[in-house]
Amino acid sequence: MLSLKKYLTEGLLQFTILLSLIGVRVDVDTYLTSQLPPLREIILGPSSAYTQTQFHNLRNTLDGYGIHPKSIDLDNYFTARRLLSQVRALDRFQVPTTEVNAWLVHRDPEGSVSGTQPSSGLTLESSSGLQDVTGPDNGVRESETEQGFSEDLEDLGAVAPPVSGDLTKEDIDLIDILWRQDIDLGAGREVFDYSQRQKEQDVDKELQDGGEQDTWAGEGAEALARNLLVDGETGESFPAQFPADISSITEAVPSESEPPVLQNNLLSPLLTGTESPFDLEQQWQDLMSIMEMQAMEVNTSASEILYNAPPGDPLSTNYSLAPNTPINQNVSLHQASLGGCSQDFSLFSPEVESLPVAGSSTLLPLVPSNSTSLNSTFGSTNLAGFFFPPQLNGTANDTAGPELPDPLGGLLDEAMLDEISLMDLAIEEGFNPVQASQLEEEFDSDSGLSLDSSHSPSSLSSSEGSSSSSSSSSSSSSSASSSASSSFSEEGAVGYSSDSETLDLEEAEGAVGYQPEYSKFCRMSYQDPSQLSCLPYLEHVGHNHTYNMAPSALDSADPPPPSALKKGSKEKQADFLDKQMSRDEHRARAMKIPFTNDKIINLPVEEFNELLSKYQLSEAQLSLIRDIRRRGKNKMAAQNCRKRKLDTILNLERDVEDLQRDKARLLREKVEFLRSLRQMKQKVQSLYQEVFGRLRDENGRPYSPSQYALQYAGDGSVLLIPRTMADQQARRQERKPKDRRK
DNA sequence: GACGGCTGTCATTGA
DNA sequence: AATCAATGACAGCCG
Repeated sequence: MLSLKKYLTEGLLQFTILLSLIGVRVDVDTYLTSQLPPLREIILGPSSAYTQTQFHNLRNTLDGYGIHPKSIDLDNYFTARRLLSQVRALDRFQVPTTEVNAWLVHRDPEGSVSGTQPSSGLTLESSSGLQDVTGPDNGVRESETEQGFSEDLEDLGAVAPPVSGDLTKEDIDLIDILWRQDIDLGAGREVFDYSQRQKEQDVDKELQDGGEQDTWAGEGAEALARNLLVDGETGESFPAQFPADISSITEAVPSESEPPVLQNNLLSPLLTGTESPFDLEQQWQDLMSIMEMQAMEVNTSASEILYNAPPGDPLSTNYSLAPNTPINQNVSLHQASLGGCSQDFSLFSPEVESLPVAGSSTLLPLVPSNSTSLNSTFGSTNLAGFFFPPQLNGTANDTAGPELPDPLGGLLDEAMLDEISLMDLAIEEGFNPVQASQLEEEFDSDSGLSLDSSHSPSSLSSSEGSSSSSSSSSSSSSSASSSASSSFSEEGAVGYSSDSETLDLEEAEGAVGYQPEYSKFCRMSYQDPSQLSCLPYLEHVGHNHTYNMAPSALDSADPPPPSALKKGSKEKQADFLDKQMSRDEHRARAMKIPFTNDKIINLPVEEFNELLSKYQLSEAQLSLIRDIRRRGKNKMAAQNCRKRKLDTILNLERDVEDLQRDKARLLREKVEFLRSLRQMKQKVQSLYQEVFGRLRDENGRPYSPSQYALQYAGDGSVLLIPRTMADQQARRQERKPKDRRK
């Protein structure tokens, strides 16, 4: 238990120090007060401040998690904690909204918006670039859009300007490069798994404050005006590729009192092969996959997403999707007509074409023939409010028409963005332990933070061959050095012990032996140039503490100054050698101890006692011998201890570097996740737009997005409902999550 | 001579 | 109980 306590205590301390070094705030109290009573008890134990850190023991056993039986999974625990902290730390970057503006794309050179936005070249795609500059509330919209996007960027943690305290220049550069890069999103996205997305969404959720719901009311015109699509990667704007002419929609909006009817030919293909480079069915699959992946807890704070998500890049089809996602391709739109569609809409089942038209209902359920599939994907009832487009004003359609070859392109409205917010929120909810463990597994492999410092001795031992050769004097010491070196690397800190050295040394040394100790001392010194380069301060260490060394060792390892040799008198040389002797050696000589100090110190207990028994020694001699042995061992222990301290510092240094690398990597991943998410949103937007645009009433006219909206009901059906009703439900859905949070 | 760094030593603790 | 390793604290030495 004590070792466990020590491990935890010092491990937490080191961990905290590391995190603080890289700017991560750590609240230890939360750990102590968390649901870890054993941990707390261990850490706050009465003797924690006085316990020892068995670094050598840990070092010997931590490899492969083969640590003390009581300490099992401590590494996992710390790893998980560390990773979570890293991930959370990414969110703490504060990015001023005004700075975020630099990330927004302004698309139209003729637009007034572009003139007001800084041209940082950080071309984050944003719907703000698609604003209709003619809109009366354009300014408000712009700010909203940027606000919404800024949230993404804030939580991204990567867009902080250099003035932001938490972001290093390295981070800024990294993000800058990432944003500037024209990365192939398709290739990158496929590797993004659900857990990663959820992680990002979990982060996003913190930044969403549902206070924006009301702001988008009546702003549908701008949404409709967003008929340019922005490339998800480059930020380029281009006309949305939609097959039909949007201009007819505004003319054919049925009155709300008139029950809308969806014809069974609603499901005619929305897109032709040439006009739509992406498969609508595939997009539905994508959407459903996303929905299914998420434990959908949804609130309807959708407006920010509405403007967050730029019109999609329909060309981008490389999204990571659950391959096993059940896709319902048999969606029928009961009671609705889809005029003018000559071909089957492949998304929906042909069987719906035979469905009768029911014209008396104000709700136009788009019931999938396999409702369970939809249920599985859109699952919860709180989805209902997310496909309610906000009220649109019809003027937006006018602006949409010319720029979109697709007649439905102009219908890109807030409703789509509602869906996006739905996705957003659903994703946010789901950062579960599974993903945490996945993260742990992922980062465990390459994380530099570990209390196991075993790599340090091994790395040091690699340099010992050269270092020891320069300082060793005798063949015995050389062999001792090599043998000790191997034990040093293999045994970790325990390798500091010198039992293996003593056997050879016994024969080779005179009465004043400290050579094995000296060889160890050399090993423990950073005499390797590479080591010294890492420790420049050690290069200046020129102490001559060899007074306790054997003369033979001194001759070669540290020859006396030339002046002394010139004098050459035996007396002076004897004085010099005397000066090199340690106090204990002097004492031993004075007491006529019949064997070397080296033997006294390094012999195993049995041999030592045997040696003592061979001689008739006085009490004073015995006492001195014991003192010499004690001091000698303690001296080595002190050297080992100091060496360990130094190793610990160096390892911490390395760990900090590793953590910084991890941090940068996580930041990169976060950028990519957000980008992927944005593209998903765009996709959903496009899908909604296309499906809605294909709907026709009994007169063959399209429904007005300002009056109707698609809604996914709790039972999995898709309904076309009046927008007023949709708004009511949306508001209801807004309250539920808020109440729950209370 | 002050100072910082290194080293040895002592006392203590825990294994 | 003896032994040993580890470590904080202190002192001495050296540059």
